[in-house]
Amino acid sequence: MSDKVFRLYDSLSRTVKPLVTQEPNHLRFYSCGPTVYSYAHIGNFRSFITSDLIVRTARALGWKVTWVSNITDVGHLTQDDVADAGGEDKMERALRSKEGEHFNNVWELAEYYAEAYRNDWARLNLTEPEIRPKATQHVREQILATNELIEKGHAYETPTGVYFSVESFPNYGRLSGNTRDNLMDAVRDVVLDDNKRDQADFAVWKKDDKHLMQWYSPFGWGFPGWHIECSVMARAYLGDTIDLHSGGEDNKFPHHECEIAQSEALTGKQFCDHWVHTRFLLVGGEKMSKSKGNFYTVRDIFERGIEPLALRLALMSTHFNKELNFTEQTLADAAGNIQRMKRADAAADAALEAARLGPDELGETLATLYDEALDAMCHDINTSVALAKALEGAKSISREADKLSLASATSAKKFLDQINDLLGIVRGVAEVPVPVAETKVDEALILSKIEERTAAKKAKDFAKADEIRNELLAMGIELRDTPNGVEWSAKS
RNA sequence: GGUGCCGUGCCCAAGUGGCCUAAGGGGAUGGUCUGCAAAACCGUUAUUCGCCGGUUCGAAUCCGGCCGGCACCUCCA
Repeated sequence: MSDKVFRLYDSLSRTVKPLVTQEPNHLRFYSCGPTVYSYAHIGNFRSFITSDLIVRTARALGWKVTWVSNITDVGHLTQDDVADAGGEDKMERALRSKEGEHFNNVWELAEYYAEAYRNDWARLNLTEPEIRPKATQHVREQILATNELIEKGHAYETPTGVYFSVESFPNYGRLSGNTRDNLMDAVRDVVLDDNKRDQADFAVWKKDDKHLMQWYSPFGWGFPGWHIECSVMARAYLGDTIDLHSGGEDNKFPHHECEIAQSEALTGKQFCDHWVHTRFLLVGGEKMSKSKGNFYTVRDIFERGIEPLALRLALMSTHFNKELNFTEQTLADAAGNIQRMKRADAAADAALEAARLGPDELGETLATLYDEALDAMCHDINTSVALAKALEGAKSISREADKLSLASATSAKKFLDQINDLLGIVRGVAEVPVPVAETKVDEALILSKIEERTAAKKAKDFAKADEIRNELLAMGIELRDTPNGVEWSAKS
């Protein structure tokens, strides 16, 4: 068990403070997952990777972690804002869209995108949460919670649904600054709904017997509000009070603000004392949005033949509480760094096999570097420094690549294993098939050309050798003469 | 109206008042290797941290003011 202190920026107190757990060395952690109405985009995963890194750091400290990350498959509305839970359900809208035509019903659509999400998750090498609950699996608890809120005087029924009374919860607005009064002053137009006692009140249950996903409740047919699902699932798996809660910055309001209000109104206890919100990702200096045409799903990037770990590294290259401007350069830099890590790993493997005699010349240096990397992670998930340490270690391994003793190689391997556990940037998990970029190369032709060139080189006909090399280059094939023979790869 | 973030070399980016004459990556540029390349590896690359004041023995780091950029409270993590 490490005696290091794990410090994390908390958006509730707006300070960096130690992450304390109720039960020593056991972190109870809830992070908001996606609404599965489409493929996850790279911004979604930046936020998930923050959670992943927190979990990895906690485990590296020897903590036990119970991580719950939900999947929202009902109730997340297109205009789930302060004025009212308005708009339509995202799942329903998705079914009506062009992509939605592939599905027989909204349930199939949800399952398809949930599966795609888990697949992206694995490729990006995120650790698996202990529990991945779905909102639709917990509707009964949501109904019970709704009832309980009414009984306790925190919610009331109207002809359109059940609403949470913001006035009944004085702490409302503590997280986001959007107190009831501030909301009233908001510049945004407020949609008036005469059914609500107060325009700041938000929906806990929506009455709707036309909805594609509906359940029977004491309030008739309908479906649960978006916020109540997380209140209920966090409580079901982690108890009344949890240690840490995370999500994207847009979750802060209204989602998390409402979640706190509901949970604390239900239990009378503090819901969560430590909140982490990952800031948005910009693409080309602008907010990523479908309308601007700079919107990328994780799959879009993979389909270009980009190494998934490179995307992972690119997404974790900047602190979570700072916007990340995602560019081609970010991705290219990350890809280069992943190569460095992999080269060091390959060098260590080779040296392990060669089993050369000699002292361990790396052990001490690498142990220090790992310790510094872990320190960096404990200092508010400082990925930049942790990565720098990882690369420094990789460098010192690669530097001696061909001379590493068995003892050094063993130390090198240990370091790379530790770094991989902490940052997940050395080896991907089980090879998830990745779509190959459309190189469509004629391998036989290339090999014969290479052979031809090798013969020319042997005959010292370098002009011809160079000619063949240029010919291949024009085809997009790059050659490298290495001690182990000629290597080739598609030029990126 | 509310809530936050950021301005550090050509680019990305760390920096927890003194070990900062400021990590790390990219690029550029020398070199080793190579028939030449490529790749790899080894060097070099900010007396300076948006601007102006202040606190301090000492500030990129704290305080105040100014200038500039951005985000959330719409779709969206």
